[in-house]
Amino acid sequence: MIYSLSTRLLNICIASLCKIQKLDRAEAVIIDAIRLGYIPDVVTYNTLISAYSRFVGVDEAYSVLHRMREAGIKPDVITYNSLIAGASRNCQPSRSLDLFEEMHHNGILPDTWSYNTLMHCFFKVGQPEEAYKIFCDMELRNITPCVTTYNTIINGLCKTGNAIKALRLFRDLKRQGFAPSIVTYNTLIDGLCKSRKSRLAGGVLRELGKSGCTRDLKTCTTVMKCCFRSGNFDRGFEIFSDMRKEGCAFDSFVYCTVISALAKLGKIKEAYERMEEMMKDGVRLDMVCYNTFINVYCKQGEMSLAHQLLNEVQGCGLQSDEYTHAILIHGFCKLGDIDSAMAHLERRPAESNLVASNCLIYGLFKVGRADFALKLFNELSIKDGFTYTIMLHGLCKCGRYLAAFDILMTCLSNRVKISSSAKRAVCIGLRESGFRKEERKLRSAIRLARLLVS
DNA sequence: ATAGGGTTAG
Repeated sequence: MIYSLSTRLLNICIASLCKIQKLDRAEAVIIDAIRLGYIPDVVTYNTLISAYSRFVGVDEAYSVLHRMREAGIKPDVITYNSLIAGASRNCQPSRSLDLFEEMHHNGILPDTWSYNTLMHCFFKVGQPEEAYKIFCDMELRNITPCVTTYNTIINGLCKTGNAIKALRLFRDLKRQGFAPSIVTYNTLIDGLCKSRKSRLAGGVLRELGKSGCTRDLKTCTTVMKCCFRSGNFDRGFEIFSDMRKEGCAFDSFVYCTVISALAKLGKIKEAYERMEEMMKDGVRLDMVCYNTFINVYCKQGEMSLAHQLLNEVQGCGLQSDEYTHAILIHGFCKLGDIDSAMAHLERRPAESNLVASNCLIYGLFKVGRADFALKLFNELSIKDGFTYTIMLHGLCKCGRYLAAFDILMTCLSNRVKISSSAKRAVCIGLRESGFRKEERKLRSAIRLARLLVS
């Protein structure tokens, strides 16, 4: 009784240290506690292993497993599930599978959680077939799937570009008596919105209203974001103010969604107000928040404020990411300060940041350095619809309509998505400079592409 | 111990 009480105390202490990410300290406490006669148990170590795998890395978490064994405590299914979750977070499916094997080897049977996590990992790295195999294995071994299992599959399908299949699965499951949770609805609505199936998403949203589930903050964020994405800004802001009326406590997701929308519309003053409000609410700022703020400053052309914030980020132990750099480079390009943009890009490999490269191409055209833009374009090993759209606009701007024509024809035959304004610019340019034959060819190619796509 | 929402380029 005394032992179990002290173990529980120890576990509470370890859990709080893990929560504030003082992991070295937590382990030191365990060692001291043992010396003082406390007896750690599997929960003590599982807490630590879970925290290491979440905040540090799987290797570090795995080394705790060794020390756990040395202390005479046997790992259980939760120990391994934490490690598998860590490997999954790092997109290491083979590592997850190894852990799965090792678990089997040690006589620990994987449970629903283990399988769910493993499936999630395969979806995350874009291997839905492998995830499906895991699901079959699960059935074979009589491990009963749960709501999370299906939510993982629905999410996985959405994230691998199969939102319609996800919806079909959802319908099938419901027919079989599956009770969706709010997570199921949120996942599906978000997936459909991102695949530009907002009408279907609206249908699922109405279905949620009729179900026994209650919508939550994530539902609202998802729907609001969906409105902004489809250009329905008024409706998006309306959802935000409705949430406020209902007395919702906003988190960083809500604020970042709204602030970005305001920044996109150039409503900088309102963006600042929301930023202030966010700070007043005491929302903890992560890298996404800082990126959102830096973007607001960049939109305003306040590059020194943007940089100041970047320095602040490094001061609080956060790591700037590819978003940060793309935002800053775009900021410089908008101002026509191509040198600063280049200098910034040089510190980061261009190949690994397609958005930044796209911005730079845009910036080069903007200052009239079309040949340099073409050189950069040709050097890119990966290009996307944005790259081509920016190129087309740039080439039209400096009157190189035939070059634009060639690129656009290639895009059409390769089904690369090009903005309609870029297509229009090329057609008009060709016509006005007398390239009638090319214009005709292009227009019929555009018509044909439209027919084939839909 | 697993699943869902937020940040960049035309």
